[in-house]
Amino acid sequence: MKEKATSFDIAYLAGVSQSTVSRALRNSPQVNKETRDKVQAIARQLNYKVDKNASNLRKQRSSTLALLLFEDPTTDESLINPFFLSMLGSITRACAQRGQDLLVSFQQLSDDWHADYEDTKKADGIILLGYGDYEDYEEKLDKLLAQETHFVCWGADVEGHPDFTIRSNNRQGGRLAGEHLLSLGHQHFAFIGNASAGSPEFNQRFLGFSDALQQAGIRHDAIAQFNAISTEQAGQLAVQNLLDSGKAVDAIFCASDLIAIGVMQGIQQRGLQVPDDIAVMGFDDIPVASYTTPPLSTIQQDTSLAGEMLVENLLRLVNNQPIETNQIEPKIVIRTSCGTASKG
Amino acid sequence: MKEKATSFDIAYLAGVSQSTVSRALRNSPQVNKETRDKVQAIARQLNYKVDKNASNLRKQRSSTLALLLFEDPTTDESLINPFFLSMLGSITRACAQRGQDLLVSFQQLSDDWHADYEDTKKADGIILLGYGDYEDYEEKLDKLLAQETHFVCWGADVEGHPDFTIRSNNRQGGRLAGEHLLSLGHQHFAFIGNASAGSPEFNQRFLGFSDALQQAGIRHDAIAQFNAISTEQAGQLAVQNLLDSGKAVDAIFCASDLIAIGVMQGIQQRGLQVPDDIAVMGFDDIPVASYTTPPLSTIQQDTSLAGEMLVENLLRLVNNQPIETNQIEPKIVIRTSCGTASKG
DNA sequence: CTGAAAGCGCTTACAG
DNA sequence: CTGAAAGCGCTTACAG
Repeated sequence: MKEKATSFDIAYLAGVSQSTVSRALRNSPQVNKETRDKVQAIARQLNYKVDKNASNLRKQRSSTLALLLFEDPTTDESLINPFFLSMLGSITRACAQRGQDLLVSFQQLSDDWHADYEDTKKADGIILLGYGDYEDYEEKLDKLLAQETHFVCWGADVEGHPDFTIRSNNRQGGRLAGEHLLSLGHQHFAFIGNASAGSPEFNQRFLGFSDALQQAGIRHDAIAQFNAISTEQAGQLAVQNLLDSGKAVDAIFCASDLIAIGVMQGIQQRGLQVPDDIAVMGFDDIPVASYTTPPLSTIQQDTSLAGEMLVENLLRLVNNQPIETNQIEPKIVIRTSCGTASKG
Repeated sequence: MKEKATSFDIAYLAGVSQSTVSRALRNSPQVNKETRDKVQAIARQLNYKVDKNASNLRKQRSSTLALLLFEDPTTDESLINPFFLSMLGSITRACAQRGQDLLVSFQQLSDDWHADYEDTKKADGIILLGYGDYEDYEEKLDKLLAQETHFVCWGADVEGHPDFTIRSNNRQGGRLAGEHLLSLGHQHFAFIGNASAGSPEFNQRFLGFSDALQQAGIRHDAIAQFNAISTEQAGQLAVQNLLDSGKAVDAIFCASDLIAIGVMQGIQQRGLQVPDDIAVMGFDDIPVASYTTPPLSTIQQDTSLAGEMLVENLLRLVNNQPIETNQIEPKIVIRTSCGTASKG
């Protein structure tokens, strides 16, 4: 096996033309079954593999998708958000199932992050994943749109956003959290996480949370809110501020599990108990969530479905087909961080 | 920007030949600076990007590396070992730094897992990552070797293994764990993790552990050993067996953090305390390790360095250069799961 | 320093 | 059902 075999080698051995080899290899129905079998047998024997560069060049298609993970530059670059990691797993699987290769790249928001994947013909489309500040990257999305790049983006359901955004029903997730906390008898609530236009996903979660509490007669401005990006450190800091503020709190809904983990640590450092003194609820259901002390009750985003949907929809875009669904429904996962029995 | 510009378009606009455009774009020193600047300016203006399929086809090089993550089929397929996830992060970064693209794929051991990446010219080389049973995939490695595929593999330092294996000094890591546990005054030791030829990495850790204990006069066969693959469940099960066995134990060294987490849970379920009743030590230092209760003391493998080394060495292989180093040194990370003060 | 030409290995009209 | 031919968009000897 010194030199790699080409379709011409097979043609020669099979006594047919190279065109026929090409057709036979792709199981074209217009080639005689006998010829086809013969060609395929020889190909197997030669351990022949189609040269993707050549076929992509000719077809002007790469059967490759690019995944761009961009992270908030403020986070420690060695630590990737576990939620995205799960996504990566499911995206990889979804691609494999559809015969697509997956090019992966991490980018800081500051970089020329669309990275020319489609321009260079390395990928047919791009999947964008990131928890950056929405306002920062909106402009980049517009640019991609202007360039007619095929892409989908995991993100928030902000208005004016076209089909390319796939997301959780964050507002509904927030509602679920609020209802659960309410059902457990908690009365004084806080939300920890950014709640601005720059973080529409977090904001939606906050709004949903507020929806639920409103049903119970709790006004939106009665909910203490402290900003935090999606890191443990930010959560820890925010809860310290909350505790220092002297506000009465017995239940905190955190915009992400990472925040929730920091919040629980912050609470425990003050000598308070979770959930006895303060209940803590997360969002995402990252793998760590079940290992914390106490195990974290949280709102699960089905990353497996999300990955499928991202890949599926991107492929539709690439093929000029309409997109069908672009939202997944969150589910509550009850562990013990919010308490179990009803409180007085 | 209807049609993508080609080098011919630029040539036309610049009034030079297409060959010159190609050279200018790659900063060839043999083209006049003026010409070069002019060509590059036009290229930028046209938002021109080299078609990778064409250039790869011509160069017979892809500037792409493939990462194959193969997992033990017995593990839950939705959960990827966090250690590998960290590796993935550092490999991605290392590739980006060297201008390489990264194709990612997860495979079950059962699949035709080398997946023809190099055969199809999609990648110049392959990085193999996995915690499968070594004996199962040894044959596949041999096949790759026979096909003269360029690849490196994160794995064990078993004898007869050529350069393509990059690994931690697992034995040294085991020693570190043993010395630490000894220094804390523990006396009755157990090792939880597979200790057979199929898991050479775990086995090396066990051996190193045993080395250290031997220094203190503890015989190898005085160490209780229970098998476990690298999952929480396996760890939990194994420690139950250990506890049921009635053997005296006050310190357990686990072959991986995942196992250690399960072990701590198993211990706590019996109403025993970590580290007061039994100290627990892990291996890997995955992100969760600092979140467990108590935070896990463990042996850290520098995934950042490991990723670098994997990429660097693969590139050397691709370019027929000799490999320099293929081992990283582990480091102990002391948290609280082994106790802090010396025991009576 | 620049250009004309060949060719990387395919796929796909076109013709039969 | 099959073949001859063109061409995808580059890079790189070769010649000047």
